[in-house]
Amino acid sequence: MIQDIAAFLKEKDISPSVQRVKIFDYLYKNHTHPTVDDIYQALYPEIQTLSKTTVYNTLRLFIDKKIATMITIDESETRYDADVVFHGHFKCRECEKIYDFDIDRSAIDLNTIPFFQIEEKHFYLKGICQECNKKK
Amino acid sequence: MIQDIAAFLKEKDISPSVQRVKIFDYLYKNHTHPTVDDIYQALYPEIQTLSKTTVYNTLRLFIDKKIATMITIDESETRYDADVVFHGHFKCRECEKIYDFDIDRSAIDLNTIPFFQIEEKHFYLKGICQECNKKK
DNA sequence: GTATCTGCAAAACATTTGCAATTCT
DNA sequence: AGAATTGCAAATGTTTTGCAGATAC
Repeated sequence: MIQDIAAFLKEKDISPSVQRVKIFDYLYKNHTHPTVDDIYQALYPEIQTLSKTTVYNTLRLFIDKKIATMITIDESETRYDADVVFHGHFKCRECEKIYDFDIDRSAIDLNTIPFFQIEEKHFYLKGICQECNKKK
Repeated sequence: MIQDIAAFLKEKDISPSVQRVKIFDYLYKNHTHPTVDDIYQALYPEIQTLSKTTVYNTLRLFIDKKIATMITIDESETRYDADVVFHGHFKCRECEKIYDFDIDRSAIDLNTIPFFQIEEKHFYLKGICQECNKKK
């Protein structure tokens, strides 16, 4: 649990500008896997001068510094996550929400995949979530 | 192993136009996870009147009919695969190639993920492949 | 001859780039 | 002042859409 976001960014060699702190704060506290536009819309009321370019720049920086990851579960828009520990994502095709779920480390045995140096792992599911299933 | 692609498409309720047969043939025989542009470039010499719109339309149809899947491992371009049996993908960040690998059905236990009706599963890895690793 | 399928041209988006203005130290 | 950061405007690239012409049954 990160207490002081500005201090956390400094530790990671990122100078904590207002924009960067607010963007990381938003990502870290809302586990909604937002798009660039989601982040922009959410923060615009607070930072009226914010531009999407800055959101793009900042997210790229976070990914470089390994404090955020890209989620390519969507074809059209990239989504972002401040949770860098490997976990699965489930996207409901009805409500479009993306849920997280834990993956038991023993459940995926990567030793059966030889010859590669693995740097990233992504596991995505798509379907209908329990809530949407009930409604029908 | 599909022998007659036109007949296969008919079985799936797809009228086998020249374009559709060639696009499926290409996808089925080249396991390269091509982009729309890859497919277009590959088939243009054979079908000089081909348009990218047709490639887009056709791939959407194949996905509807569940004879192809979308691979969203890339942020910028969507890739396609005629292999609809669940398997993993590995993308090398050096040579950009995408490799397939089998996943032992017992290696991923989806019973530990409750409450969802799962329709699609995707497992992607990124890193450096053996070939590129050797070169350095 | 009517449905379907194709493909051009334009539109619609998401993302990147160049650069000038702003901010921070 | 000097370096880093921000943000506007334009460019780029992928995908979608509208529609007219071509093709198939």
